[in-house]
Amino acid sequence: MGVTASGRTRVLEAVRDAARFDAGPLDRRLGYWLRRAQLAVFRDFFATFESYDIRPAQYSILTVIESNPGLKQGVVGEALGIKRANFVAMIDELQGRGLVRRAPIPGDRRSHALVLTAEGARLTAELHAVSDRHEGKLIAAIGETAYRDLFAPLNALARLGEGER
Amino acid sequence: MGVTASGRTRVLEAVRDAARFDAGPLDRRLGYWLRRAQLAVFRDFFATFESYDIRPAQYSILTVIESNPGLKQGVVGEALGIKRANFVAMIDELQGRGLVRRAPIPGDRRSHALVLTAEGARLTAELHAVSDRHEGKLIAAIGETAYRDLFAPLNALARLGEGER
DNA sequence: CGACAATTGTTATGACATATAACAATCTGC
DNA sequence: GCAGATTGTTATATGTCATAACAATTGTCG
Repeated sequence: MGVTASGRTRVLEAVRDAARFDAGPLDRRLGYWLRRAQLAVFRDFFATFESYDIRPAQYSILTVIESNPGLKQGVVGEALGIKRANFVAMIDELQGRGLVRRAPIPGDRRSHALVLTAEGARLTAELHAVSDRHEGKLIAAIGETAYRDLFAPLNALARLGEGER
Repeated sequence: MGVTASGRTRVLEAVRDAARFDAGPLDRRLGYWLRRAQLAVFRDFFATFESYDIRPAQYSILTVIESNPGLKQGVVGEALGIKRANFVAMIDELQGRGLVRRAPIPGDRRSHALVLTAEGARLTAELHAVSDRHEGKLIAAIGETAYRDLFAPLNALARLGEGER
């Protein structure tokens, strides 16, 4: 417990030049930097999409429905890692804004098939362009090579706990 | 309304093999994969630290204080990107658990210097070992090379909006 | 010195995201 | 036809992030 012995002096030293900061073991903790990077990227997302009132999750939902029209609500949610209980309100809002429609599925009256409305399809196409601008800022920040090489490891990390299900 | 014209057929097709799923443009959206990866990594963090009742933010706070004893409360929070309003309750809890102490700073009765208690120092050392196990699982998932190469770009991304302050 | 501005910690509050439990309607398998 | 699974839904709790306002204290400057 060397800390206790020299505690007082070390405190005073640190207070004196509080400007200096040592991340310590933290700068080799992947989760920490993933979190910091994700927050910063989302902040840029919000800034870029400001005039559209679209959050990241909403953009991802619209994109998945666009690429997979008619998927059951639960499947879309699961694909995005969103619990179905939380997914309901999200679809409610997109439907309320006239972007998404819950269509009946012949043969299963429990489920809903999600499809984009005409307006939803138009907006989603526009959002892709906006998203490209956002992505461009990320590339500018880290370089094309690093950008390209990020996807594979992030993908692998995202599948971490997949065995346990 | 081109969507309406072919809408019905496409819906039925998609419903038929709902198992298939196309991420579409989403798999080239860095923010999406950052988020997914971060959530999965945090889930593993929670699993690994289960018996300690320690969240990622708490571990980061303890680590920063350990590496920089005596830093003012606001400085520690800012270093971790935590707004000082939100930081208060976090320190309250760590203090309540006897891990952190708010020490007076001579010459400034507004500020508090944060230091680990003996118990806090002991626990933090133990947490580093646990964190190493956690980190080992991440390395196992993506390989040492990819792991090592992740830090630089994540660091750069985390500094994205830094010019605007 | 004394008014005024800036800093620091704090409280209160709101918007979101995430998680679980319980329920009704519906479907499936036997 | 009945028991159990599936699907969407509601309700609820917790955690994270953000902003505004305030009191105490400190710094600035005429």
